[in-house]
Amino acid sequence: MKSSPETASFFERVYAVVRQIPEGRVTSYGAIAKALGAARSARMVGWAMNASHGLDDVPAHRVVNRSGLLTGKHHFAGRHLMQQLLEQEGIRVENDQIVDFKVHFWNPEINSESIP
DNA sequence: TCTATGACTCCGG
DNA sequence: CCCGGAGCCATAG
Repeated sequence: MKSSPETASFFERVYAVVRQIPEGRVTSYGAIAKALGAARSARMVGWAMNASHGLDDVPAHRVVNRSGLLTGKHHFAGRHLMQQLLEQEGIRVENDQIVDFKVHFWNPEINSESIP
């Protein structure tokens, strides 16, 4: 049935936020965790992503660590699949790190798609 | 029920 | 400025 926020698992909450990430934008685990009200559960966000395999609606490649580093790229099928996906959306990645990360950063709390 | 894990983050030296 | 260690919390076994 339709899952209420209370019945929904922490993972589903994470998915809900990640799905809201606009194309060409990225965010960090901590920002998502904070948006969920669990700023200290950043690691859980990553864990949720690990379980998001198979969910095409969850662009896990748009989620990186606070430094803009593609820490989770190693979990993707291809070695550079995550980087390729980001580059396909117009995001430039160098050395597993997003260029102008703060510019492409998307705050789930603000939920704005405007680019500085 | 308890222990271990981890795609993070923060703080101190 | 760079590096290391501890804290944190939800899920799985």
